[in-house]
Amino acid sequence: MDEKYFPKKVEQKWQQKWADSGAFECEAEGCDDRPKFYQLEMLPYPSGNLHMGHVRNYSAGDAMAWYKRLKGFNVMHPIGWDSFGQPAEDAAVKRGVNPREWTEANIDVMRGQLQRLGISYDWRRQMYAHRPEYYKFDQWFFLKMYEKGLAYKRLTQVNWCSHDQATLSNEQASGGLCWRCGNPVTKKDLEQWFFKTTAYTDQLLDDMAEIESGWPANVLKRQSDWIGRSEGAFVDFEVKTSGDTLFYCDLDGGTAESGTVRVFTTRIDTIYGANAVVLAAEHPVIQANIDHFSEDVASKIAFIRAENTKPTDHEVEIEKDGIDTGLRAINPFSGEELPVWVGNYVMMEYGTGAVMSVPAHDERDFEFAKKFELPIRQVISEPHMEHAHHTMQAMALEVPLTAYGVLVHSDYWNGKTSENAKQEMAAYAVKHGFGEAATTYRLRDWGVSRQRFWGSPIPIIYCDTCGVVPEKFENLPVRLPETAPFSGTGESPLAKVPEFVNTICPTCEGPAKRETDTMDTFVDSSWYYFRYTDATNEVLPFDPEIAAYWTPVDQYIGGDDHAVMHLIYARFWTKMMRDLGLVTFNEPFKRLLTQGMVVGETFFDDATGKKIYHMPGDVTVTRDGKGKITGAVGKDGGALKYGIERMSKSKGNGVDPDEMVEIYGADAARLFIMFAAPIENELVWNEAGIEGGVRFLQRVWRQVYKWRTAIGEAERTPLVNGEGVTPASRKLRQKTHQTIKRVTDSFEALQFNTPVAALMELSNAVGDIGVDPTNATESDLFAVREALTSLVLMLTPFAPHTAEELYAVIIDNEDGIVANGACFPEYSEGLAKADEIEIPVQINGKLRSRILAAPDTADEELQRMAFADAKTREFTDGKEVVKVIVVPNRLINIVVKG
RNA sequence: GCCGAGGUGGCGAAAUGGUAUACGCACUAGUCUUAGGAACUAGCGUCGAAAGACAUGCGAGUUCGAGUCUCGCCCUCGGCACCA
Repeated sequence: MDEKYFPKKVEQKWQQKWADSGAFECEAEGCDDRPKFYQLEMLPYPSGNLHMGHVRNYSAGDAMAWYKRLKGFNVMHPIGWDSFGQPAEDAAVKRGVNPREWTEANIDVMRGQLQRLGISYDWRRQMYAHRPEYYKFDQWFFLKMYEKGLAYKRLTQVNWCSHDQATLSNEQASGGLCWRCGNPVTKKDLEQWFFKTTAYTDQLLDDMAEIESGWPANVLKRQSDWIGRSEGAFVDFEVKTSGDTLFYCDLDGGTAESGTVRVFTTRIDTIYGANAVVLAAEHPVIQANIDHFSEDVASKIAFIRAENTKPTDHEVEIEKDGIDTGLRAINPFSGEELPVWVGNYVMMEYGTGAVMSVPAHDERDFEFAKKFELPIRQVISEPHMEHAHHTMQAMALEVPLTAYGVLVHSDYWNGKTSENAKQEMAAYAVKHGFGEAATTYRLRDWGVSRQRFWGSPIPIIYCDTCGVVPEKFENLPVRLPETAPFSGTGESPLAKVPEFVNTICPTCEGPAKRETDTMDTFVDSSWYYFRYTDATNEVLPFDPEIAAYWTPVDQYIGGDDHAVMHLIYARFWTKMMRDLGLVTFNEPFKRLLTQGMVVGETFFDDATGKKIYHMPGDVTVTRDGKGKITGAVGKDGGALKYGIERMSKSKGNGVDPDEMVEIYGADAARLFIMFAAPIENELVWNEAGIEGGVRFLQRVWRQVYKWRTAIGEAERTPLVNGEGVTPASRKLRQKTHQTIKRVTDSFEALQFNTPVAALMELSNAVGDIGVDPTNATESDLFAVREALTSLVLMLTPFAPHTAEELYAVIIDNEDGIVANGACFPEYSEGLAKADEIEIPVQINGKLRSRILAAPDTADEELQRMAFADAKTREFTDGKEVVKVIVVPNRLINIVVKG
């Protein structure tokens, strides 16, 4: 053993040993009775380099994997590559490189980085999204879904990012900005393939109950908001002109011969307060009658439609706008004739694209009515105001009353509660044929077509004779050609590769053309974690029997930014696979941990509307007393804006993990990133702190070095109570066992910062023992040996290389922890218990003194001791003791008066 | 605007309703050393000579006792954004 800690040497040695022995390779078959544990982290996109966010994610995952391994689980801990996607294609467009070569090279770099970090992966299980062996099964699933009617094609307006030249899903275009480049999204008409996620909406929502205990509440909340189930009713309003001709409107297949407009409402109980029916500008009724409208109306509709295709700027609230079309609708409950408006606040994509406007009880309708001076009629009353409302028309509402209440001015329904009225009125509508109870969702089907080269080809063939024909299973994979002309324009580059496009129809064997769009890359990440279980299967995505052993995933760890998209798709995919008979459960991830971002300071100039980042080295920064930035000036002397943003190379605030490993070692970097903050917090990277990590490892190293010989020769069985047990050794053993308990509890609670602190305390306690190897008694040596062995073993999840080396030294056996099958230490409740507890004495709730007592001392005895304490007496003498509260083993509070 | 999370030393942070500030960083003084950006020792919330007082965003409340529970504000961060 070297006297000094040389991280690089230790890390290389153990990485080699692990690789040689296949230390982290796991099997489902033939293994013992150990329980399985599937530890999964979100797979990286191979962009070229790891960033500190990856280091945080994979360090946490590895800590968990090691902990479970040492706890006797058969652990599977895999990694793979989300290697299809835009950056590879961008590189091809901009720099003429081959996306495949670019991707493979990046993977090599990043794999090397992960190996230098020493993450304990079973490397044999790697999956690569861009390799035919993997994407073959993206296509396999596509065909299976096509068979089941879960994959279909339709003409649609897609979100289009003109910067990335790509189609985006609604999720990816959330907020009107491209999720990848942040540029505004526009609309474009295209034929697109969809997966029918909506076939599973209720399950996606209801099965959350199964994972409620293992997932962060905010993630579930965001998913259910995203799915957006809302229960209400459809109500059909008959529509006519201001004259008496009914307009014909072809809705939902067009069997309706009468002109009706179906609205969706969650508040059918407010229908007597409707003052108008408001339609989206894109509504079919508007479309059907577009030629009949006056010029004013037509131009307003055209204007609103044009506005709707513009990207939304969420900073600015859009002003309500609309116009009375001249059409009239009949309220089926009251028979009242209402104007039909077009309103810019009604969205065609949600519900039916039509609403009944009830200004008294809806904020948007209220605002709309105020602006256009439409009547506002209150039909819901607070229960205690009911009587008053029966006798007067309440026109003077200052704010809409959106809460439930009691119906007023609603004929037959007066006096009913909102809850009852909702049910009864929906039933009434059914009975009279003008409506029904209904549930609508915000979630829509998943558009998977991308006009891209670097993705999995959609296995569909277009034949002039047979139409749309799926490729045969035996012809999979539909291989991507080596390369394609990358123009960076909207059409898929595959369309310009004749040998790809031109093919033979699987049905009639006549000439046919292939679909040239590729699949969204979220397809790959929806099922990769099943592929790990059986990574080389050539026939099926995976063998259901093998997957049945490993899945569901026991612990998933990844960025909180995937809370909605990836995690909903993966859940959808699992349910789809269940229905294909591949798996038997509903939910793929039993427990989910979302880590916070690693962020750093950025400096930029956004005068041009786009942020131009400056490297921190080129920026002169001024700070206040608290270290907060007060100003920043660039190289050219111009003032810069500053912020704290997610670390990345392009923003100039990235820290290179390789550099960290080179300077401090992988173990120190990993230990520190776990210690610095709770895993779910955002972490502002601070370089200075990592030295504390190294110092700690050095300290432990020196302690083992110092004691190695003495404890190697020490007695291995503890001295029994009393005889020869020194107080120092007793105290150290106590600390050791308390620490084991703390660390174990922390891991079970998925806390990674507090156990590191506990280990530091234990190391400090070893340093404080007060004896050295020359004068230590047998009892001391036993305690030190136990403390150091436990410390080193518990350090393994954070600093595995150092732990292996130190453990090998302690047990004097070169094989170390894994090879010897060492286990996580177990604590003894009895040893963890203190001999003597310091019990605070409070007088009127204020701390005044402390007394020492044996654990579990009787209340009366503790009271007696407290009153015997001189310091306590100072505060109690001459005063009336009103009450004494004794909390066993914790505290005494004496309440006095006067 | 709505929903959610959170405000504790100079900083990252810790605390089953029971000794607030563990652990680390930074800082200060000292020891050792040719040297120290190493190691070790001591100190480190504020005020105060001390006793002690005051301190967990602000204000109330419950309790013998509140960082923790309740109510009302303020601020920060995140999500959603006309979802009928």
